Amino acid sequence: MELIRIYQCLCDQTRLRILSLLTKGALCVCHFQEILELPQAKVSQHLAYLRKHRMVETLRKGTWIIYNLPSKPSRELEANLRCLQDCVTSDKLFRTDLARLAKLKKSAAWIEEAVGRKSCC
Amino acid sequence: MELIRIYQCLCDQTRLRILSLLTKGALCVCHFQEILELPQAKVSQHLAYLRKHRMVETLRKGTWIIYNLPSKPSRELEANLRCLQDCVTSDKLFRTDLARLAKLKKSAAWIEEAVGRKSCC
DNA sequence: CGACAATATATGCAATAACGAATATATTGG
DNA sequence: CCAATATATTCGTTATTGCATATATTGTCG
Repeated sequence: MELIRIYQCLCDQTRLRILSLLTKGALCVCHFQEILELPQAKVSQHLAYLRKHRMVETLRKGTWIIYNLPSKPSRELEANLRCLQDCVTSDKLFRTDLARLAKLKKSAAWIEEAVGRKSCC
Repeated sequence: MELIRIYQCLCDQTRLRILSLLTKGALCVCHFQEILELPQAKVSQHLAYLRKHRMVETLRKGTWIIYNLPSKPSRELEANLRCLQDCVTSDKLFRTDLARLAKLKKSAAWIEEAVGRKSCC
């Protein structure tokens, strides 16, 4: 059942944080590492989980890999992502993540213009 | 985190079915057994899980126990239950459950008037 | 090609979850 | 008190998850 797969992806804190960030746009792995302050393997494992469950799509740009939400989300997924976006506002951890993301986006050249640059983060 | 607890409750098919039914109103255990066609222990175990995670409240009426959604749900819970109610419409299993529930409600005297009766189901 | 950077995967382990079968508890009616 | 009914809990098993550590893969640049 589609719905179960969605909730299974949502029921872990790290994955929730990742998905919350992705609702603001595409990100590459190093961004997650930087914002979440988690070990590389842990981030990568959860991204793999999300990929396996078709909750994210990937795109390679040279040596780094960009993650994004599905371009054609199911009705259920769309509804739940909207719900998630609404819910995360009440939790400090998510707010901190999003604040860090905003800062990152402002201070650094961003993905869209990053193609051709050497490093992502 | 409140949100995680919610999603952990939602990520199992049996629990989803139970919660979907509860969005239509209070039910007692035997109703779940009848509608879901699952073994007593399984239903009871999942109800215990939901209770432990404060996703349901219980009320004893004589020999049977009535389950309901929290009377004062958090913002997150409310949002997710609304989302769930929206999502279940696209799945056959949930629709069957809800149809059975409607039939049950029509054919039998119902909980509200059931106080004082001998049997619930 | 070789070194390096970014990312992914493998492995082992502890914790948790799901389930069926059996057993326990609580309430009611006689 | 006893039997019956409704529901909960316990136990043993198997599967899954989350994590850390270590290792592998892939692409870039010199």
